[in-house]
Amino acid sequence: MSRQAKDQLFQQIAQVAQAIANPHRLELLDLLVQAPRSVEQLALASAMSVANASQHLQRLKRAGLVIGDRHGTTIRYRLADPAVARLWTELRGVAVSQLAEVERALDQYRPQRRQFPTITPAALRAGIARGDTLLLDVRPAEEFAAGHLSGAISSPLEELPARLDELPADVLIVTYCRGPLCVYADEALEQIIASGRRGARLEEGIAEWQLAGNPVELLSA
Amino acid sequence: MSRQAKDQLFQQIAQVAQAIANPHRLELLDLLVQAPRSVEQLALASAMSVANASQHLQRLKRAGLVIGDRHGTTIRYRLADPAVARLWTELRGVAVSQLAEVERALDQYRPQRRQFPTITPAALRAGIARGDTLLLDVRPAEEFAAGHLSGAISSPLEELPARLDELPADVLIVTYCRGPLCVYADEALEQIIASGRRGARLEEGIAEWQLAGNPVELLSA
DNA sequence: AGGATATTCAATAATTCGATTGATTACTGG
DNA sequence: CCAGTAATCAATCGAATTATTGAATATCCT
Repeated sequence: MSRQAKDQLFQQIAQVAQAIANPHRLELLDLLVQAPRSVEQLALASAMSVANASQHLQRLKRAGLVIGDRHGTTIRYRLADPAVARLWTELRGVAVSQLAEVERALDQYRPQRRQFPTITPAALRAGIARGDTLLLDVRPAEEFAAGHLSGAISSPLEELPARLDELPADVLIVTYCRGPLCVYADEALEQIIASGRRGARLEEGIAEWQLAGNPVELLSA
Repeated sequence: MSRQAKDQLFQQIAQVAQAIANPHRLELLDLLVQAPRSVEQLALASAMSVANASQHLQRLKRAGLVIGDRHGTTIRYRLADPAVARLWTELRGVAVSQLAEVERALDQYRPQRRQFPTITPAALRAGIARGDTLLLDVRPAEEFAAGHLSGAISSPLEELPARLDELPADVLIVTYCRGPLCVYADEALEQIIASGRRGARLEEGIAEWQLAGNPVELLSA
């Protein structure tokens, strides 16, 4: 029979799985979901040496998960397809829901995640429609520019202290960032609540938001 | 910073990815998507030794992807969660769409896949509603019993030659099986078309069908 | 053209993975 | 309680993966 052909088929698919079966490469993908970046930026953000990051990126490229475009002297890596973001989101979802150890690791990484109120996408949309809710994107400005939730205002975490006074006091301020594995929104929320305002966190990042069929905007608002 | 906690988090998630980063384990998952099975059945269906299949199953179990229930002397493995089927489907989709090598391997394994007409879920539903389309599930009877497309009739590939005469000649006969990596529906279609009937293949299996929000039935019809 | 910068390549050593074999454990049925 | 079957465990060896280091390319800018 064609056991040979079958083995080869599964072998090929497994190579894609092997490409994502490494913590560093997952972190690279997690960054690239937010915005394209150069090798150096990626290495810095993920605390890897440039050579190491480069090799991992090439592994991802060979598996068809990312694409590198040359822009002058730098190479800008980006996801090869939105399906890659879905794959990463699905993998993370399975890991978080099926393994208690991941929950524990997440508690370690986001110690405040159970202290602050969260809000669902549906409740958020309703609040924005009513006009009594403000949606803050606290990621770095480049990531906001590369795509953000429709209706969000950019306020990178570093600039938030300076802008805190400008925020209205009579609305619910919802923060979001890269997604459930990101601490930015928690840290922003801490400042917002400390300032006496009402706040909540949206767990979803841009990938999860889009996956659920919600609108996304490009460029700055 | 909490680079340590972050590393641990990605490390944990990568372990789930490592669990699916092996061709044999992918084949086991592909089988389990269709129906629960014993270790021996899985070993037989995937051409592995029992000891080897057992070890791979335990790896999947440790990653929270499958669950083994004891039924007397045998242990019946099943998917831990429908999200696992989604993860496998998403991985396969990325592999097929991003890597030309996978396309070629698929052509090797399903040489007839471009020769026969295919049908979309939407067209299939319309045809069934009109009453001029018959949907045949050509998988083994146990898999049909564990869950099948709503409205399908079971006719395992082995029994099809004997039943071919009973099939009506004036309707479109649509075959489906485990999904895009399965040859059963192709082989059934070959017989059906050779008998002078009109036929088409549905590429979707039960997992893809369900993922698209379509109804599924349990037990036999 | 030539220096500077970003990225990749090549080689190495430590670790992990995977198939096989034979022994062991868990349960059923008599 | 004992024989028989299903599944797992343990130990082994060969193969694959990974981080690190230093060298090699490719492109830009003057």
